[in-house]
Amino acid sequence: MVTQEKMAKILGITRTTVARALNGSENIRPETKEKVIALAKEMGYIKNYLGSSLALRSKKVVYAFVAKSRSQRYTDEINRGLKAAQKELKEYNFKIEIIETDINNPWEQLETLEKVLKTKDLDGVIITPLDEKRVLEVIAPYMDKVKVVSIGKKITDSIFYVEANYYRAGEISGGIMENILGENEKLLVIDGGDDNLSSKLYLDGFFTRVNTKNKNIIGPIYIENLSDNLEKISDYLTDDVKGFYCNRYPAEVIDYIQKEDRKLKIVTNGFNNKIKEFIKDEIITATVIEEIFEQGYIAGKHIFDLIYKSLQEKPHNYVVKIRIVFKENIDNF
Amino acid sequence: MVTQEKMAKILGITRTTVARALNGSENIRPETKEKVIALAKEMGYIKNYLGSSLALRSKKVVYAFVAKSRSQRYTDEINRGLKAAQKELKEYNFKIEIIETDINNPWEQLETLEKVLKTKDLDGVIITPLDEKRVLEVIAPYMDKVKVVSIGKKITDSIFYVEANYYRAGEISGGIMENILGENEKLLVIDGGDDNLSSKLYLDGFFTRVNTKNKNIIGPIYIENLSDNLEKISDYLTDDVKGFYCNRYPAEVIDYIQKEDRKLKIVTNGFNNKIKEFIKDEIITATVIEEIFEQGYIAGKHIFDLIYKSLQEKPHNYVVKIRIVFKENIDNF
DNA sequence: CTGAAAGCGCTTACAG
DNA sequence: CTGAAAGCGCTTACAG
Repeated sequence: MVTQEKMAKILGITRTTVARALNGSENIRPETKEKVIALAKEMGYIKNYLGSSLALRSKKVVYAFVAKSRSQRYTDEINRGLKAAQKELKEYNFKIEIIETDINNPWEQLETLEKVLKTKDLDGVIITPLDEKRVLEVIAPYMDKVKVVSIGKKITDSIFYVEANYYRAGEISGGIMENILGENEKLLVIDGGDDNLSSKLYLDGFFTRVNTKNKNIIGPIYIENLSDNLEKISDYLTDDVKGFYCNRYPAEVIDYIQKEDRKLKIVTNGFNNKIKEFIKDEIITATVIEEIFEQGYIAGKHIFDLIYKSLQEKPHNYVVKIRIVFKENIDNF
Repeated sequence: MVTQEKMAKILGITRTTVARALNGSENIRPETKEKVIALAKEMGYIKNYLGSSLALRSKKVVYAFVAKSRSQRYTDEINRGLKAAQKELKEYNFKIEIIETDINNPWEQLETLEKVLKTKDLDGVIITPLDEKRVLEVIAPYMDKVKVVSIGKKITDSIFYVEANYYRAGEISGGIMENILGENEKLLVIDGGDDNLSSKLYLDGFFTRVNTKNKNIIGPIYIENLSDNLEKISDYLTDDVKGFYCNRYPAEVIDYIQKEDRKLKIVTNGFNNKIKEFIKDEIITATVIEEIFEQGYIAGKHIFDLIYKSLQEKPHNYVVKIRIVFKENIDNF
């Protein structure tokens, strides 16, 4: 096992100096630092983070900037994942502070981010970037000190990000719809627009999938401000429509069409308590969702690795799992 | 934070003695030991396993007894999970040795287990018990030294086990079948018998689910030695049958009925490469499976906790997740 | 049966 | 800019 001690002996310096080189301390001659880092690479040194954390005098702190979405569940699940990671790693003096900002207000996020970077002593940032380019601008000057992980969107190639494949989730719900819909049964597809996160991709995936075979599709019908214009759906809900899909506000929309007392085959993307009830009541057949909890959890675990194990591997992304929910397995959600 | 040092001061003894009490050493007066343990409980002492592992001179070793099933995938996935846990924890001087024995030979497992317990220096046992009662008999004398976790079956209330809900998996596939089958379409259910693990529960769950509504079910038809008597299925495969389910040997069975060139709606439980191909080719609509990988992984992580964090919490069980696989998400498996 | 001491790999305040 | 030293919480060989 390569230790700092061993490398120190080889280089004829003290453990202290080796540690300083590895930890990005200021108080070290550049040449010395380079020598140490070169040797560490050559010998494949990996920092023993048990030793590190035990010796640590102060906590390592990560600030997580979570976009507060209209869907309370999204925020809750991300936070739950972050907290699970923190709990698992609390013995290492590792702390995640969660800061929520409005998903519809990229400026609020940028301002908060900048303020935190300026005023706080922090080791990492986890962020659901609302405006990737500006986030990068704000964060760039700090990136030698502060590790970064993004959730949902890529900031740049060199930053690890946790990805959710919304398009794929749409395809899967499309596949299920195709299977439960009888031949030649008519399918109505409503487009509630883009929420800058998932809804557009849901629709694209869904429609691409069902459109390959089914020649009986009405739509996608775009309805502006859908949640305020639910009654417009009725125009398209002719008697021969048997299947129904809507990429946005599914709970509200289905609540509305329920009033028409129609037996429709419905598949959705996304999840909340209302959808859960609809599935239990067999009004929705199935929904397809991303493991949101996992996004927070993976982000937390990964930034820990970045902070505690210097000489990081090359960054990559992690795609969270997709889950299919029918009535029979709904109790797990 | 409660440390051994603090407790030692309170009791007027040394850290060394406290450590001995906590680690189940022999060389300690019973009264001293009790005193220490009582205080530890009272103060809510939790061992800092970073310190422990760093100080550890020798590896902690766990032997995992994996039942080698006819389905290579089952064994592979359990092993992959165990190895993932080990890799994640290798910095702690933690090692899992995997021993495979034949699922059809409970005696081989018992003999191997006994031999390992007698001759090896080990800290834990993970086991898929084939004969729970005898496993308990063999292992009981060692249980103060050796931590135990079981996979798949419960050994006794006081031993943590990783559970797979096969019945539920059957219910889910039943639910899917019901949704994809048109009204009054006939469903044929074949019972391939019990494999002492999952197949009976799959069938029970599936049948209970479909039987609530569908009045057009043939079966379950029990066929002895199904894999050698595939042709018997043909007798029941009348022209009006539109749906098909079989709890055991699904790949072989579907391979066989494929020859009849019939378009059937098929849902399965379980997974292997053949089933994967069938789903890709739209011969099987969906399959429902347990996270087998997760079983090994959770077992490995949990026994680590038992070994490294003495004063364990009360044992309980963990139910692994169930996954639904359609064509659109098959690439994740 | 108990204690004093060394050591695991690391960080960091202190001194120079 | 560098080093000697203390210390994180624990285990364990050694001595008594």
